[in-house]
Amino acid sequence: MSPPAVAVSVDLVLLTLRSGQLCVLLTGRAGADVWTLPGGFVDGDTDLDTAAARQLTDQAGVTGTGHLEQLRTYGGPHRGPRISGVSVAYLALLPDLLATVSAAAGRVCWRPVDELTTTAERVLAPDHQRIVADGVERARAKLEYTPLAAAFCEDEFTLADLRRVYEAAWGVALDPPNFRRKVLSTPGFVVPCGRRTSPRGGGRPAELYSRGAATALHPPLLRRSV
Amino acid sequence: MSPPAVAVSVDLVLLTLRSGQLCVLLTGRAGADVWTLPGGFVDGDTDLDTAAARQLTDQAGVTGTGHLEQLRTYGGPHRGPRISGVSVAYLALLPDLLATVSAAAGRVCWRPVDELTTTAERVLAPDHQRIVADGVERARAKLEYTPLAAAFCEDEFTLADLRRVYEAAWGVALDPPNFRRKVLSTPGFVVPCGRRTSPRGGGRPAELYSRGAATALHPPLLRRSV
DNA sequence: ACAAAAGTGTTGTCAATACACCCATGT
DNA sequence: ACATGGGTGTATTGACAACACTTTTGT
Repeated sequence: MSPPAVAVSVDLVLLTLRSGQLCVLLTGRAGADVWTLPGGFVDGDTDLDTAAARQLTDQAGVTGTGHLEQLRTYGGPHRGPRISGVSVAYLALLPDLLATVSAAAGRVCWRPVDELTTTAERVLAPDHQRIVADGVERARAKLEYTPLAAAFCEDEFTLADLRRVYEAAWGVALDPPNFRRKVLSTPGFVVPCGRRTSPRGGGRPAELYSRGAATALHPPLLRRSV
Repeated sequence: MSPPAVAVSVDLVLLTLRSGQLCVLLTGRAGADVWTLPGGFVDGDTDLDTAAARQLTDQAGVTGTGHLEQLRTYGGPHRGPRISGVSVAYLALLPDLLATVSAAAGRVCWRPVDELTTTAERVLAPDHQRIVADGVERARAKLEYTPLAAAFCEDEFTLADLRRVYEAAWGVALDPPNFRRKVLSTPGFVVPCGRRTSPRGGGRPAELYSRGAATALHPPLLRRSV
């Protein structure tokens, strides 16, 4: 008996920070009214991580570096009563710089994730809405115990930039001195560049840092509320 | 153009605690020399969680309650140069009681996970070995910030039982008084039954607890070493 | 030009808390 | 022998004050 043949797609949840808001990239097919996550079908002979990276450049038009990890796999007739198959979702965290790269094909737009989850307006198909929610929750959780917040920043960033990532993602205000102490006392989180920002709009120039080598934060940077 | 047809299987990493060691369930097909993870093919019309739960009872013979969650999806020609397809791995955490249930079909055995990862002997196919390693790592990590350690225990358990789960999974010794304080001060982790164990082999009878309603631990129970 | 004010980043202090380690007691 | 309760010193954290550096504003 041969195994059942299933259609497998890879879908991407691309998150970035735009003007202090966590945003997700949506693609709109020409003529259609509904927005979808970028993605496409894959065959069984390609590594999934490779396929996802390819979708990132082809479908979303992102070229530079960033974080990409598998999120979750959704199966069954989730996209509607007729359409079945398996969807392997990936989560990408990008700085705004990369996010501005134009898409290779079709229209794209960035939507604040709060809009999608709170509003009654249906911008996204229900299954894609759930995938986005899962991706956002994963990102929020991973900020606690990994240095992935730096993936939202440029290659060189200030501690205030990094702090604003946490504040936007968690929706809380963090004490700058305490945040600074915590980050600098966590080995491998950031490494100082030895330079400072050219002043942007007043205030003391901040020191510049780049991403460290750590893959996990010990101890973690816990959010107070659940 | 129609999407490529792919074979999709659901594979299970069943973990339990047997005599102080973290063990994984392997199945051996009759006649074959190699052990594999329990699993089977799925079609595109069934919810993956449902399919995994069915595999749990059919393939592994587990009937009672326990924890089951999706682990990760592996794609490409990972099982060998010829065999391709997508494998959706699930992670199950079970008490030893359920683990003793005989499999419905074929031979099964429990192997300590340390044996599989450290020994040079090849008990498992390389891809399945990686899936087990990922599952063990997920379990170890989740013990920190979720009450899932209780999933390894019976419905009623002592704090020493719970502590031994952490000690076996992490390979460290924990201070009983500190562990007790930490668990009891975490709301929703365990709820006291008001009874005590009948003394087993000397020593003061311990109080019995059952699983609480919490889904996450705040603050987490961190392991010291990385 | 100069001084004052406001904005931003950095350094320092202190109390509350959490934790590791150890001792004592009950069964 | 083991579970439980308590105590103490150290490390981490949260709240807040003080300082440093820059731009903007007012006279």
